[in-house]
Amino acid sequence: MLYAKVVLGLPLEGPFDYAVPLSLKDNILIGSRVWVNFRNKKEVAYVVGLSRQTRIEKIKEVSALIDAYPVLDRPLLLLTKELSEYYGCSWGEAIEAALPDELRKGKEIQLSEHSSVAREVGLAALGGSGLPVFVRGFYRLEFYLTKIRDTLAGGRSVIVLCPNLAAVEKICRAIKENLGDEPFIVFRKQPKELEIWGKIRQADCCVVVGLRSAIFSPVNNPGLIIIDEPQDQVYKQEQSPHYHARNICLMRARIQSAGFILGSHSIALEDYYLWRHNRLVLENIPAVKAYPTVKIIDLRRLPFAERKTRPIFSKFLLDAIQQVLEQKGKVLIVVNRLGFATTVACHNCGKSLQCPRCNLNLVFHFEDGQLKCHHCNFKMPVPKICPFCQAGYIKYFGLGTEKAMSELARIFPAARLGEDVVVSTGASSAHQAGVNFDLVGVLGIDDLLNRVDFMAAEKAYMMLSGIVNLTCGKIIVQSLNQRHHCLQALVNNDPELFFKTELKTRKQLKFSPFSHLIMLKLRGKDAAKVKAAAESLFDRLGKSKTGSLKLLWLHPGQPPKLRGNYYYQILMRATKVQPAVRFLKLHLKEGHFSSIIVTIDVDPV
DNA sequence: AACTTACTAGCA
DNA sequence: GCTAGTAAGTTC
Repeated sequence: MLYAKVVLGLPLEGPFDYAVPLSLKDNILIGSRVWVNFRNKKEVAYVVGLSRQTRIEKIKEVSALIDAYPVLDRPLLLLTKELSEYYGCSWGEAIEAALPDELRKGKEIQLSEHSSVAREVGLAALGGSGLPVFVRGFYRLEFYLTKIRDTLAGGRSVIVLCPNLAAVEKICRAIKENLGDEPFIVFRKQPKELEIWGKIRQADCCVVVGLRSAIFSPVNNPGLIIIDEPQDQVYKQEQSPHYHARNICLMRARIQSAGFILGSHSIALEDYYLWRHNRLVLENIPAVKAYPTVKIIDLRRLPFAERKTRPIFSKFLLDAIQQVLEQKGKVLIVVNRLGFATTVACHNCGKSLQCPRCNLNLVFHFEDGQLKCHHCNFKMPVPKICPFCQAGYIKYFGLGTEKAMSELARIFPAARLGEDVVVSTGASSAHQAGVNFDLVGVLGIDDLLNRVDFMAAEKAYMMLSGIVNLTCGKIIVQSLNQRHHCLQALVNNDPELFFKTELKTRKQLKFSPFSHLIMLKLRGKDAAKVKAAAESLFDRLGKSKTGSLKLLWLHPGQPPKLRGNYYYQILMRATKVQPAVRFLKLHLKEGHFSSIIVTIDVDPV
């Protein structure tokens, strides 16, 4: 008798054993999709093992085999297994994260036999060392193309991940024009998702270009994986399982002995750290243009008249804009996008108001006009006078693109908005408008720097480094934090300064890359119950032997209420993710609360 | 997650 | 003693 071990797309570990009927015994394979009767419901299940024996007494039979050939090959099964162990979901959930919607729902797909078994041997090492390669520079496309060409010549496939569709199209065009290959475009919920999936599965050797989910493409024998702008937050999946595509790239490259290339205008802190410890190779693509002049306008040292009215644009920036417009030049204004909350600071001394308990910046909430701490329940009304210097008025540091545009229209009525002057939220969206700006003005960078987020400075630095490529002229940044290492590194074109300073504080505070954060998210319909459950779980975790797991804090979700559910979060720190996740899974299985759902988010962004 | 079973507090 | 409501257990 043959038994199939299957997993389902539910938050259940399994695997569950089903007897294989004689009629299926020759065709059922590891990686096959089957229909099973699970708890009296017909469900799609994935075969992850076959065995001659079982411990289960009351066993059911596999109802039917869905496809003639397995939808998942061994490397993809391994990859999803590893994903589930790192991100704390079930194997089945990880498998479903890797498959198109229609396949998860049980739609049949015509497949033929695949030569992958034969190909899994004889892997040629690409790029020599086998280490990931970080390509730093604005003109890195050429580098990608060369590596893609080499990989295809060796008979192996390529996967390229981009943060958005514009970048996907750009790379596809370049591949078509330079290599003559027609890449497959992959992203979730596109009209022909399943059809394209099938074609990729059947292809001997191909190029796939797509968004986050493209890392799971069923390509045969991938020899190269490229992720462009890996620092972009879109690579982190917001819904469970909360995987980060960069990390999945790393896993897949290792499993399939493929080369791994990361590319961006500037290197992320984590990759810098890896490079410094010889775990990554850094490849610099020299800039063809000169580094722009960067000027920081210290908003605390403006002339008195200007300080009093506190306009969005400083006189200095306005003069510079005026000058460029007179010479028929192009101006870009970058305004950090703002949500509902904004920070509050003293206009005289520049200090932002902080929570007395957590020493974290307080955030202004429009709904009730109060300052709140996002890490505890502290809140207070906005003081009229600065509690630090007793002299300055407290100001709201919040402006959006719209406010900036209306101000520009008022001050420069003759300028054509969107042509002479472009207002944008960041480098990537400004990129479409062109690369040659004579002047870039950056507003609201303090909002980014003051974020309640240990990655705030890094995100700000990445954003600013992206802007550097958009101009050969001048960059003017208005800020209250002139001496911040992020801004000083930008002025002096000295990334090392930023990374060294940042790594020092990260090390002190034991943040990434020195440890990992793990967030437990509790949700439920009853606010009081969610709170009680979160507090009790926090207590219990605190009492148990948690090994390398350190409890940091407990606070309401952000936002605390979403779509009728109330949220609470528990933040923890761990040196090793897998053991911590294993411990948490075990712990959550025992004593959990009815009508409360707990999810694990590893490395939240 | 979804569903079944066991158990406890409130009530005539 | 009965039942509504919920805590706990199970899914091959």
